[in-house]
Amino acid sequence: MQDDPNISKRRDPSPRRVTAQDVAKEAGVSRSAVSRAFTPGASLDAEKRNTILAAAFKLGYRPNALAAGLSGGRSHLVAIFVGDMRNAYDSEVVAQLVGRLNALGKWPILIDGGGRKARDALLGEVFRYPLDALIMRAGSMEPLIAEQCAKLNIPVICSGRIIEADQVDNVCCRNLEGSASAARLLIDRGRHRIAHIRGPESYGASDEREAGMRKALAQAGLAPVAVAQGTYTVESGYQAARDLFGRHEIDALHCANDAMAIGALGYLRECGVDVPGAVSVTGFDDIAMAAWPGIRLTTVQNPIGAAVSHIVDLLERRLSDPQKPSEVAWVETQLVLRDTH
Amino acid sequence: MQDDPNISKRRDPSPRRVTAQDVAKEAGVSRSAVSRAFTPGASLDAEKRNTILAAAFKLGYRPNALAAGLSGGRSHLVAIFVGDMRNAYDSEVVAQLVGRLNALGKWPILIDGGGRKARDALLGEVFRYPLDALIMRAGSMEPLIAEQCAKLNIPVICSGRIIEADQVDNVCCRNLEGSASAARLLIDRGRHRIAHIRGPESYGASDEREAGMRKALAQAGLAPVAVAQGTYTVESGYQAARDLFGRHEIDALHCANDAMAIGALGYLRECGVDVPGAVSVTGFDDIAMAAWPGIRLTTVQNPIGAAVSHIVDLLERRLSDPQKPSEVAWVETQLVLRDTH
DNA sequence: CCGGTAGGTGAACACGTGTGCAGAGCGGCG
DNA sequence: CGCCGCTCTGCACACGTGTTCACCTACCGG
Repeated sequence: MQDDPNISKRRDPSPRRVTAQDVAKEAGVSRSAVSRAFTPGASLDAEKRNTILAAAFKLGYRPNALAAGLSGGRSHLVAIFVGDMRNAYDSEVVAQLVGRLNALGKWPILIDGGGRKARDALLGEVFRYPLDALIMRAGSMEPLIAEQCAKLNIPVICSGRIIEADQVDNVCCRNLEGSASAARLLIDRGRHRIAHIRGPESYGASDEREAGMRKALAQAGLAPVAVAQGTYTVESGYQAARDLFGRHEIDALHCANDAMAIGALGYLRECGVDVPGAVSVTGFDDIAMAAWPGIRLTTVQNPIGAAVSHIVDLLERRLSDPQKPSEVAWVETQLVLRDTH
Repeated sequence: MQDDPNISKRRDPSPRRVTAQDVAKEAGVSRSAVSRAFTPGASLDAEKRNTILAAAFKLGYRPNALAAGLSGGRSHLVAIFVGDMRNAYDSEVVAQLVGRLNALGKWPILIDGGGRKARDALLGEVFRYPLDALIMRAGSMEPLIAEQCAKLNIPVICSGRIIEADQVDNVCCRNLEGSASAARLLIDRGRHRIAHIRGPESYGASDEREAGMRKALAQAGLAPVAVAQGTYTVESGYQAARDLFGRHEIDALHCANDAMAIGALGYLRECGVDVPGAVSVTGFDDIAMAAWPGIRLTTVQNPIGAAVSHIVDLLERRLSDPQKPSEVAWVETQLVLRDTH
């Protein structure tokens, strides 16, 4: 009587994962039957299925998703590439996106593009996984990545910048119109000496938001008193406000995002400037902090829920029909009136 | 002469991914050679390796990580389970963790435990992937999950709550000492009517932070004037402050996290209360917003960088020695003095 | 010149799953 | 009874990789 090889393996320091074969042996059926027991549409005797499921539960078996994804099926892995996770807006998008993808049975692999140098290497590595799709939160991202995805046959959904290419769908916010509506609000409040803090040049949204503001001013026969440039961070908004108010007479300030507006607001409060009595301040995005007591920023809502819904919708449609033509889903903005205008 | 089956496949609506076999044919070598060309230690003629790499680049080939992970090797997938991504502290932890894991060649799969009902189902599904590890940001998470991981032989690294089990390492903050130091600061400033906003009961940290505060007060012969309960959100801090200050005479308020402190601060400023002249406010965590101009919250730093470093360190050590005994890495707090004490 | 060694190379296998295919059993109908 | 069709089931293959094993060549020392 020989030793059962299973026993010796049981003593292995790193025990194998339970496989369908193990369940088959436990339940006294073929391995195929086990596979079918976990496949909804398969034809299998009901009683046998119950026996198998019981054995599987007892052993703690779960079908190996890697092996399943290997042959034919999808991997259900979706990469989310985000420019900078420290950005509050991007962070909220990711938070919502993760929840929605989870509910859809997709598993988001997160990649932080913060360190620019490692970016290409990172993507090269993650492309070793057969991803169902890549979701790009693209501020300053080059279309080169989309090109690489096309070569690998990975659909791309891009938000924050429009990339025109096959298998690339886009979600984009009405930056120009949104910014214009904020500027018109300031003009309606009787402001005439309006300044702007814009974002860095590498972001397409920066240009659009500045253009929208200039357009609305021009329609009222005005021009911005001054335009400073920030980096979409609170600190940069603080600095830019100090520069602007030190050198110009200003009665209203429109910022390209909420973070910079909050920074500017902080500076003005430190100086004892009455907001909105003496100076109006508006932002863009409507991040969660804009509604906080003590801030209550009047801003242009760039609705995250809508953007995420569009992304998920485009993803589903693209997966069900990989050959469908590219689309651009627009996200409409809306003024949110709080206490700073 | 028959049709080349490859040509008909080329016309397939969803073209296959490029495989090592394709590269082998292109370079005129065996498939094994291709595999070796991508394996650092393998013995392969240098010239041949170059030929293969060139062919691989031309075809856009990347080794399929799923197939590689299937046989023996690690999958390099790490799940991050986070209680609630909308929480600013958790969100910052995730942001830093993602960057560190990426640099390590690990790919974080994010799971948002926000919706409590779907939680178990979610985990059941993600465990179909042979994860290298599970990182749990556990506020109110049951140890049941760790048990499940043990069954599947997946190491767990838990932060925010200590779980004693094999293959589970913990990272934990000195909640009691940190909270006590904040309370002592308030006492040193001459405050005697001190209140507290604590977190929900399901979080272990809530109890520890309240206990630390009570202990420091007791050592000075004091007791809290009142203790309210919030949910770690800004809004709940605002509400709790309104309740407390409506019913009690209070000259200092210590909150179990920064978000609630910011909410309370907002309420006090709305009421025109002088902070820190009439009332001192302290928080816990030192999230990014605590340093924002216009907030400048005095708080107990719960250093995210240190926690993340511990997590990554424990992960690496656990992977290199799966049998090593469990550990608890402690994160030390530090008072950050700003403008609200 | 011969044996030994070292390094290069291809065939074959393992990994764990889903599924096509063919066969088996069985009930219904002519 | 014979045939058809339906459901259930097991075998075998495909998926793409890393790795082991045996084999071959070239080189070097004796």
